[in-house]
Amino acid sequence: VATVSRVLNDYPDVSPKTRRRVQEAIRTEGFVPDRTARSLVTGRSRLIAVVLETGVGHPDLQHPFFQEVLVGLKRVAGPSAYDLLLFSAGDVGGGSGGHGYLGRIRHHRVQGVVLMGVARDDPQIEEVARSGVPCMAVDLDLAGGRTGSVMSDNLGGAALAVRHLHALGHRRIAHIGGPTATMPGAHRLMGFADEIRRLGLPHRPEYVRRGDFYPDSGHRAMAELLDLQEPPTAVFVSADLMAAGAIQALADRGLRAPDHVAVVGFDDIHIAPLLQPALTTIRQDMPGLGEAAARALVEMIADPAADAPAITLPVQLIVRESSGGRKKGRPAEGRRPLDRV
Amino acid sequence: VATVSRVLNDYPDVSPKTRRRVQEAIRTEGFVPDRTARSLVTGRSRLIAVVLETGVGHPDLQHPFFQEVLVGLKRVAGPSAYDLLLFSAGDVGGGSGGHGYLGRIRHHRVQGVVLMGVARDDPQIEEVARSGVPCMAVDLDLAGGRTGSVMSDNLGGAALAVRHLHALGHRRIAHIGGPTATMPGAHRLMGFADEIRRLGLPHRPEYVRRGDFYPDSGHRAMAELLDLQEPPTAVFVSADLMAAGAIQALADRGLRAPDHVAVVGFDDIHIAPLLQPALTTIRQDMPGLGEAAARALVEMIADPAADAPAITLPVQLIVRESSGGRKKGRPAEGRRPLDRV
DNA sequence: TTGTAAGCGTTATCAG
DNA sequence: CTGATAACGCTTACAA
Repeated sequence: VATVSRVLNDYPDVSPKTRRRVQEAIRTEGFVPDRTARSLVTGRSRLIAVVLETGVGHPDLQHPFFQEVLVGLKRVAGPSAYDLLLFSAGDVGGGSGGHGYLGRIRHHRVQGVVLMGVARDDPQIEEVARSGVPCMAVDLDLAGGRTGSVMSDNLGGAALAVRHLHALGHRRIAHIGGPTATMPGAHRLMGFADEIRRLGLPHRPEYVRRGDFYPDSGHRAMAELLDLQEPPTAVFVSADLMAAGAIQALADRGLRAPDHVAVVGFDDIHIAPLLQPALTTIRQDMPGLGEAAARALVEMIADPAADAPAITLPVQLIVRESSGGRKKGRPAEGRRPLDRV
Repeated sequence: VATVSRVLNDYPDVSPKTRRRVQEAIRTEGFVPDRTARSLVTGRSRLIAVVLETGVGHPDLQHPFFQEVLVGLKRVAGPSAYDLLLFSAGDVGGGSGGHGYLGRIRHHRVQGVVLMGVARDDPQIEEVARSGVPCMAVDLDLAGGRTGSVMSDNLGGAALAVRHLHALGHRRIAHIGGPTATMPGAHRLMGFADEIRRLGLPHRPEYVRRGDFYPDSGHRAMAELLDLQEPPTAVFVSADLMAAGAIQALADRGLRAPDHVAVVGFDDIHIAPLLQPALTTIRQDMPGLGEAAARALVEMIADPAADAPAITLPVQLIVRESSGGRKKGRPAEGRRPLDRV
């Protein structure tokens, strides 16, 4: 039994002959080592937990962003021999262990944690971040010895969007933002405001609206902007989904982007090029965020001395039709190739 | 130690006084029971595995459908005290246990498995389906003692779409389908063909195109249809994402749904009402599929005698603009409320 | 190079 | 009702 273990773990001190015999036996018997027993003795579970609130009021997994990040996580975790443990909502009393996130993390002997779609001041999350278990927060500026973060260059992206609109001649530029309680919401607003100032444009509070990253809020916000005495000629919207809602609000009044109001989104979700008009947006590398988070975790797990990185990924302006920055009718370009998946 | 275990598992044979003392100690010590040790002895892991190929050639998690199903799974698994184990791609040698899916299932002592986005003739999947571990396949007609399935009424949905178009006066109705190797692809095509026949319309092979459920293929297929000598006046598209591509193909030629070609999709993904024109579609209850699968698994796990159900969920025609079945300009209706999440 | 034996943290089976 | 004690299937000294 000890020898089998040695073969399984590729220890050197096994004679080639025995090794073969053991491997043969494993094959014919269809033996599968039991992770449960193994991790009981080693303390390692090869599990990375993904904490992601899904539920009423937190429809986060619903947002394409999280889905894409998950793809990236999976892509890196697998080859590193980790599996992903998706925690169901934290509030559920019956949840595994009947505890909060930290309890469940210990319960499963989780070795690394990805935090997303959660509030940064949630006491449960703070507890996890301080627990000493390697953590990577996505779009959340948690920090600490073993807690790092990944996010896109939201400030830079917002500036990019504003400069693009400014370069096209717009001077009345508005912003539809996300919740300022979230990092992306706050940073994109900040980037917008900074760039407006830098360009010497007046600060107009009525040009700043707040949504929730989902379509309906974009629709509402755009309607409010259109109702202003002096509506903006361009809008930087903090998420493509909200931009889609905003464009719909225009259509409701018989208006159209970019002819009446130029629109720039953020994310570059898959359907962005399929909207009418095709959406100009700031592309962030969503799977890349997931990959970076997973890589950082794998590294932190391997090296207990490694401290947690704070990673910022670059973004990119993708010019399509909704901003008026490109002529209509070359729809093939700017469409993301499918095999990118 | 035995008494603590009894308290933890709510055994009756503990004096109230001792019980309180133990609970108090658990609290002050911050004790968390170790699942690993527990499942070593009980054989139960409280883990449901989700097998979902994500990778080049299988960009499935990428499709909104799977994301929504996952939401449903999470919603039911959590309260039943199960956590979800997301398997990373199967081909990876380094994966947990270094084995195929079944190996990893045993490795983690997984108690139930959700199969989706996989090929039904994948030998690995067949192995899992025959293993005796409770399985539920989503959109896959696997069956067997412990293997059941959930899917939407794809046949009925397709018929619904065709009847809707027929009722609007269309006689030249085409179909852009998904891969016939997939259950939804095959059934929606079948439903289409059957209904065409039932209505006494001629069978025109050139009116049946095949895509891959993603936008580009819809775009290509629509372009081909438009190039026909006698193009169709209406198209039933097997997925909203493809329908979005198809609508784009129309726009490329200065055409528009429903004026030139009426379009009906399938799925009712979140952005369906935000497309221009808002997409008429067959709504399937995607989170509902996940919930049903999870519920079935929980039940099968609890009762070893229970056999696996084959569940079909109803679908619903959602009339918006792209089919011409409704007047434009009432955009508020047909939009899915956000709190449905 | 191989086998033996002591845990890992639970639950389940016994006596007390 | 409660406390020992033997598994559970593995890894890891330590002996042989």
